[in-house]
Amino acid sequence: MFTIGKLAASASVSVETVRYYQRQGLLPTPSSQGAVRHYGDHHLRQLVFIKRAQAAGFALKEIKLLLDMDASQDHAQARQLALIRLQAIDQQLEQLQSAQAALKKLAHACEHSTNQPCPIIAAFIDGP
Amino acid sequence: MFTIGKLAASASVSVETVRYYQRQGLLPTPSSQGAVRHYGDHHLRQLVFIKRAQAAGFALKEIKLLLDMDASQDHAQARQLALIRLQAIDQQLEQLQSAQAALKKLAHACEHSTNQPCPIIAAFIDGP
DNA sequence: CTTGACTCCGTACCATAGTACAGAGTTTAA
DNA sequence: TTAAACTCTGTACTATGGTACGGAGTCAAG
Repeated sequence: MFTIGKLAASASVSVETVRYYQRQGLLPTPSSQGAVRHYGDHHLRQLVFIKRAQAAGFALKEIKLLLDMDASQDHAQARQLALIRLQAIDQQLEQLQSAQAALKKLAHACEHSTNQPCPIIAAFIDGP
Repeated sequence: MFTIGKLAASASVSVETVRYYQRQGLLPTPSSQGAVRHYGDHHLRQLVFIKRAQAAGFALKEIKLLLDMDASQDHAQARQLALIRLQAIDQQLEQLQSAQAALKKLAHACEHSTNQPCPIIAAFIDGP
């Protein structure tokens, strides 16, 4: 059993973040026996779940959906969300890779030229 | 010579976006000869520059720096910014790739299992 | 010469993901 | 037992990148 401070520390988030997730309906607020609320392993697991899903690029809204699907055992929907996320990741990867290639070329060109104007800035002005 | 509407259309952004960039100091506001301001090729090029730099992942603040560096011919600083951006891109690529791998495995597992609980959700709960 | 489209300017609002803080009450360790 | 540390609640504020809108003025075509 944790207090909110211990729970937050255990998941490496701030107390404010825990409260924020509660307000957003991502994390249940335990009913208080007395004045201070107490949290269990379930809360910690759910908080860690949120952080992991976030690392996979899910927005908090989507994570809420995933949690709801968990509650309703809705496999197919969860898989759908994952596939949509995968598509978005594919796109982001492509964009990042092309930006990376462009910037690498530019940084290299910049290094090996002393002439005005700067190749990095020129490239964005003139286009690829 | 464009009016703001033509300028915005030429760069495929909205008039509001142009005004926003002006407020942020990213795009100069031409002095008005009369009541309506007129824009030239320079403005269009700068607007397109902003969009290209943005596509390479630069934040508007960084783009403002790049523009200032352009004005002051500051090669070295521009190259520094590009290298920093490249590092960030490397990190983002790594994170995205690991999220992609994880999600792919999960979507596959989910497809080939009818058992409760959903592997996607379980994986985020149990950890990698 | 009027009607409709466009421009100007300021201000307010949106989503996202938190962060900060005030003021009261509560726990805990010395 | 008292002082520090923590918790509760509500509200306000942050950054980022815009979007929306009201009201007034202006420009161009019919």
